[in-house]
Amino acid sequence: MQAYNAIKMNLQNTLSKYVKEAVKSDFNIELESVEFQATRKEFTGDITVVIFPMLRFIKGNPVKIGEIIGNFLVDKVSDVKSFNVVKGFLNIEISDSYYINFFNGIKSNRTFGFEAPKLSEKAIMVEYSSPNTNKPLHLGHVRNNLLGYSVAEILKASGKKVYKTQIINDRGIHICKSMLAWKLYGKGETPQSTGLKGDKLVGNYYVKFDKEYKKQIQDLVSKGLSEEEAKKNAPILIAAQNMLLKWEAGEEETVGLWKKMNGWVYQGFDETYKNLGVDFDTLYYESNTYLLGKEFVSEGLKSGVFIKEEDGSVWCDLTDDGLDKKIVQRADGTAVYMTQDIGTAIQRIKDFPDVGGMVYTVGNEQDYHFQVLFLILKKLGFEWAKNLYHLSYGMVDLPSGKMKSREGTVVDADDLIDDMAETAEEISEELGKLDGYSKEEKKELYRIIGLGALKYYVLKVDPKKRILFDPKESIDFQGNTGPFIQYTYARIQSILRKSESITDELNADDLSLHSKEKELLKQLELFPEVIQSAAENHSPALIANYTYDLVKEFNSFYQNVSILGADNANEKLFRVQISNTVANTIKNGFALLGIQVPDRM
RNA sequence: GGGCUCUUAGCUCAGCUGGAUAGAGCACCUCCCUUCUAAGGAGGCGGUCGAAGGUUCGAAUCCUUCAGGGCUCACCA
Repeated sequence: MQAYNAIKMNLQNTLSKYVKEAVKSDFNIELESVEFQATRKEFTGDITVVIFPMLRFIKGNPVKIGEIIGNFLVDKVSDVKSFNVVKGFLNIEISDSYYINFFNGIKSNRTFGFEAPKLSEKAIMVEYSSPNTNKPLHLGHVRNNLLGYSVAEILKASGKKVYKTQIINDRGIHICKSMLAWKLYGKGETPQSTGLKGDKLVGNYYVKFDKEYKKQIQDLVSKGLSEEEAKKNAPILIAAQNMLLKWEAGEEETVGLWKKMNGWVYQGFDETYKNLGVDFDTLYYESNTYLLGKEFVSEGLKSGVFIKEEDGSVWCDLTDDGLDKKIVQRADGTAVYMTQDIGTAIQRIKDFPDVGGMVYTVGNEQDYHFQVLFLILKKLGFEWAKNLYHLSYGMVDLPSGKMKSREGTVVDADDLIDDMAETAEEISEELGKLDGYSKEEKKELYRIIGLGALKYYVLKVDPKKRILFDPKESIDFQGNTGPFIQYTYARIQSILRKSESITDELNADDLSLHSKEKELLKQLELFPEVIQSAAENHSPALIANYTYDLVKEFNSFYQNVSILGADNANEKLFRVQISNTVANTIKNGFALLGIQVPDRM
């Protein structure tokens, strides 16, 4: 990586320097900067200098100016082979030896593009998942988890130390609802007795509660109550509210049930996370952090950041910042969502003093909440508050509309993963290329492919855009998809199995680059920049689209250039080595998306 | 109503700090499996980049206004 950047930066810097020099000597003008861009494929050349911006300073014909600069560059820079000028574009052709040198610099570097962690820099904590403990994970969580995990990996690759974490929403009325329903109708059922995953079992009772609640509302309405009254007075709801009071009072039986049922849910979550391939370095529970939040509400009151109303509620006035007044503590002294989040943020920095910033992976319905949270933390005077980022993403909608977990109209994460593997199996069996694989090996492979399809599908789109997910049409395995890229990787592995050593030394003087090889090398050259850019923008989509472009480039190469049947041994070695490097880059790129690549498929 | 955000081919999406004739995939049509895996490749069809103004040598990209979709403005989380 370092080697690569040195070459690349040197070339661009060198060119920039000589362009400036050319302009100075011929026009006696000092240019501040030179604009470069990749040469479009329909023109010959590798890198293009845009002349137009110079016209502000230099009066004259852009073509002539381009020619003067071009001649100067050919003369002074050894890597510049030739040039041509089209309108205001100076297209520069770079020598093959530049590319071959570049390739020799990266071909044995298995982590090309990845930056080693810089010890001088502060760590980043990435939060994702934040589930409620009353229902299983669904498609919305899948997007959240994949995004958060991927961004964490990308940040790591860009040279940051990263902690992955989640906040578990383990308290509140919604938890009591499934607890109550289990108590009323559960007959002592457990995951063991039913064979259900713990989170599924608990989720069923959450749905059960809602059904019963609706029934009771109906009953009350038929007895003459208004709908509003009925909603407030349904016995089951009142029972749930009572349960919450008991929980907050620490009543033994309730807390015991809470612990038991949450335990079931955590086991279920762990299984789903494992299947999804995501992990965490540390966990936070809301039941543990809201008290610290309240502490800092008091601090904020002292320092004047917050104001107490007559009724005892505490507010933060953000109207000067163009926002509203926001409540941070209820009149009865209890914590609200904001209180907890303040506490959690502070707790994390206390626990991990090397953390200098945080990324919150949370849906875009909470954009405003995070705007407020970050501002409040700044007002409270925390240095790290300026390095907080809300990784906001769009909803995953179904054609039928929003997913509603209360009504059970969700795409369940576990089911989805299984379905994807099944589809992968169907397609794969049809193609029948896996003779000689054992049942277990095949099963694992279908899982990898199915997950690859799902993950790529979700990650290739810009996080902030909403996704419309049609379960019936499911996900494609052709075109711009995960399996397409995995397939290319598998094909390269096949080539490598059939070729001899790829570690031999190239005789570089003897090579001249095929245009397809050059395109591939150009694409490879971009990888480190793409990682940095993806890290800055918190966007796995950049990695996905880059990898796709690389694969398209390779497929075109593969189709047009004979690899194993090259003209001479040196040429063949070179092509095999390029293929190997492409495969490695695919693998590394996909690792950043949390997608595995199979050796055969 | 205020704030935020999205709108690019029939569908799903790319398009980096403004740059050359706006790109892929799916679908539809033509070709290419005796040759390294055809889940592939080559080509065709398909666009007033939501609309209108503005800035600029140059706008899908920046600014303004408007239209349509989404989210949000709770002593819910």
